[in-house]
Amino acid sequence: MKREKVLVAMSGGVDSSVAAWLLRERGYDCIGATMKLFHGDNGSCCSLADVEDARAVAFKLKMPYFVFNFTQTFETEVLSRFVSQYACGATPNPCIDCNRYVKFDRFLHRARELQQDFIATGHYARIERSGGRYLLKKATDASKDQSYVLYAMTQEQLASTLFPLGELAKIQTREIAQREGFVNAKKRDSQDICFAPDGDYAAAIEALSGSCYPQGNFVDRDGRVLGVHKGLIRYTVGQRKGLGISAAQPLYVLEKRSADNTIVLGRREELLCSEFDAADFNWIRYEVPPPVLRVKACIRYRGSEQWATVTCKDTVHIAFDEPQAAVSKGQAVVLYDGEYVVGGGTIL
RNA sequence: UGGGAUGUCGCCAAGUGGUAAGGCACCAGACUUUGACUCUGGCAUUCGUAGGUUCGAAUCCUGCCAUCCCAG
Repeated sequence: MKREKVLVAMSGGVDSSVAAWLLRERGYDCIGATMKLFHGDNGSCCSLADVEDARAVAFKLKMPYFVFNFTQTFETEVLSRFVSQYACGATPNPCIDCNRYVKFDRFLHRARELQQDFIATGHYARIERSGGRYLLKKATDASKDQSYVLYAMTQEQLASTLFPLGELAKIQTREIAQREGFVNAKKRDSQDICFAPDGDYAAAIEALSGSCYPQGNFVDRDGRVLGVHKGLIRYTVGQRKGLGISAAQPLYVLEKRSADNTIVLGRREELLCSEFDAADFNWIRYEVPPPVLRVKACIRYRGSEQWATVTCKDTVHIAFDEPQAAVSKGQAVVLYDGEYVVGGGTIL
């Protein structure tokens, strides 16, 4: 019987390395590949060191290994979106765009060109076939679940993707890497935006856009000036740290006003919001969503799910049972029905 | 220039003779493939300053300095 072929996305980290190992164990015919996403070597992914780690693991697993230069795609689909979203006062999630346009689009196309049957990544999530549809499901290890950042996957992408780590606990992943003697067994989990050295995303935006985002005023709800901010892009709704303003209560960013370059500050209670609209929705559970549905909604990565009533019209309207703090424009809202991702979209 | 008031951490602020609360801000760590939130820890050997009283003072006394208010 012909062995199925898989192109495994290997970042050089433990997760994708173990994913590759698992697939080989299961009898797949694997090729490993690292995506080079941006120039320079300062970020926290696809550096030369990462490429070497991935290459070492692929070699150990006797897999052919490639590096794909996706810098152009990453720039137009992730970096430019990231910059323009921030420029208009939103708070984008670049990881979601990267998954959507690079990992599960460009990378998948490359896999097809290479006559591969599937692609695989080290994400903690599960794909299940049910009722003629491919469903996205949370990982068994709830503490590592990454279904949130995968909500934009299409049926075609889900049909062609394998998540070997979906049933694994993170500890097991580490154990396998250790036991197999992978060079990255003890490598630290990635964090922060991969293309922003030291996590300084604002500096990255300025470097990418060549623009300067001017200072402006912090004001309260009544318009009284509270202080001076260092440029709109350096703040996000719900932010408390870094404002540098002393008050009786902690102050949070309530609103970013690009029109007059001011940032409205207020108390935590004032951040509460009980309903909002979302657009650019991707439905996984349904071909055509019902007009109204009761689900749990998650408005940030690793955030808590909250009961909500969702109404689908031109845009999708989400109304929480209980008001939630800091609903941020540009972030994703992902809807869950138990373990399953119903769909998701971008908060307006 | 008279009269009054006040000076405690970057900001606000407890403390009125017994050896510097707390909040905000800030810093560090944890958490985290986004931004955030959150959590934990740190943060005045010193109370405008110079003397004095006292076993002992931020707390009492005196001078000086600074700020604010009211008169003029």
